[in-house]
Amino acid sequence: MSQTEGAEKPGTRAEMREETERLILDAAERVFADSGFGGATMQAIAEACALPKANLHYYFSSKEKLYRQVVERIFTVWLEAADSFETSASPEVALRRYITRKMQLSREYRHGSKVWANEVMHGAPIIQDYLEITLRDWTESRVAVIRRWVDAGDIQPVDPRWLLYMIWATTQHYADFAHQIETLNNGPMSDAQWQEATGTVCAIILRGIGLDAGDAVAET
Amino acid sequence: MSQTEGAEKPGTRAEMREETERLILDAAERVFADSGFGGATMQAIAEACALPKANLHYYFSSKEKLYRQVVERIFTVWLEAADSFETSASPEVALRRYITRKMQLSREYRHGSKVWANEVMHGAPIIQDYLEITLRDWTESRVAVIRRWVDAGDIQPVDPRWLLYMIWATTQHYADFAHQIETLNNGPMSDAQWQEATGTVCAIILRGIGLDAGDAVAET
DNA sequence: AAAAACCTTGACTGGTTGGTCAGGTCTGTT
DNA sequence: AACAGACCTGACCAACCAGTCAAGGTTTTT
Repeated sequence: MSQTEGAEKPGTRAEMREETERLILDAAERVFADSGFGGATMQAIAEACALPKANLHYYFSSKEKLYRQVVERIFTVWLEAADSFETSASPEVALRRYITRKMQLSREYRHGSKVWANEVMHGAPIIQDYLEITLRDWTESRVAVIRRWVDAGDIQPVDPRWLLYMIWATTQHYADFAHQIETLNNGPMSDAQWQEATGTVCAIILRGIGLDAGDAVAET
Repeated sequence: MSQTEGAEKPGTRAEMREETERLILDAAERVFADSGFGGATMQAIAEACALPKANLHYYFSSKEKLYRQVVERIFTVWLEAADSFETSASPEVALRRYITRKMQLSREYRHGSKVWANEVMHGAPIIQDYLEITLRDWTESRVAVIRRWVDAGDIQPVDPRWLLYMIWATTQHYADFAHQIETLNNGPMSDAQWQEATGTVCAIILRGIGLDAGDAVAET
């Protein structure tokens, strides 16, 4: 996300504000992921970004507002990432790319995924509107694509929704249950393990819907 | 779980105690699932089971003790349910049974699954010992079974762990993300939908590891 | 029937939390 | 240099929380 950030020059007023807001959001994301909305305290977030608590309230009027921004930010990343889904021609390539990208995101945005999972698990009290509008639209368009594949006989007949849920579940599991996986793994997953897991997920799902999984596990 | 419970007769002292404890545990499970550990309040749990707050502290000395019991109870159900895994001869039957059972549990113990997910997602601060001992042992024994299948050429070569994670993720998703699914579904899943989803999950995973998924989707 | 053990509960408390605010500092402009 | 507006923060507060407790009720035992 951040590309050039070695020695932070002062920058303009607006730039500094943005930077501070991002600093707070990053800290908040970590704390919310670790403790949930109710368990997280503004004090903890303040300490996580080495700012006085009152300062957070200067940038974000309330805990709930701050939380909402964190969730919104993640949601945006999710959606953008998932765009690679539609740009591909064949089901094989589209699905393989989508799954691979989602596995990447699980690794890179572990905290974000957790916050999202938390929010949805608790009934999406804060971002229900996102579920009902943005996510619904997005889902419907992907469902239509998959349905076309089914109708054309490209893949085995499945209700597209069960397939999508399966992809979401499997990939996000590696972020949301990272702690469990790491406990069973005696430590964080290595690069090779990530690659192997990604390959296995791709292979099982592709083969599972009647596509040739091939041996191209290492392909990106 | 409870088989004879129409008109509750007074029962013995111990029976009544047990019943009250279960009442509290059920309420706590719901509230913890809805709000997380930090977000849940003893007052809310008390209201959910129509008991004065002080009463909860008579049966469970602290909020954390109560929470631990809730998590332990779910964990036990998980493990017992998963026993059907080893008692079957062929991979097809074993996996189909296991997945089907796990889908059932996602439907019946939605709250429990959420509490477990929450706990693990936050780094298992309270039940880390369970992860490190009980779950690890259980997992290793199942991994051994799957590895034998692979070695015998019964299924495609996969690291058993990625397969297990995939099954856990996919099935538990229907409990943990029930709210999201129901939003996209415009309401709770029907019996037929549950059956279809279960069939699809079975089919994709079985076919995905090189087994004949057959048309036996409706079989139990 | 009386004693003992167990259960129930309203009222209370010490500590913590989200949020406020007045007064201060820094930065750019005139 | 003087002014304005954005930024920062220590100290504070009302609300709320987990947990306590003493007093009263109920059941079982003696």
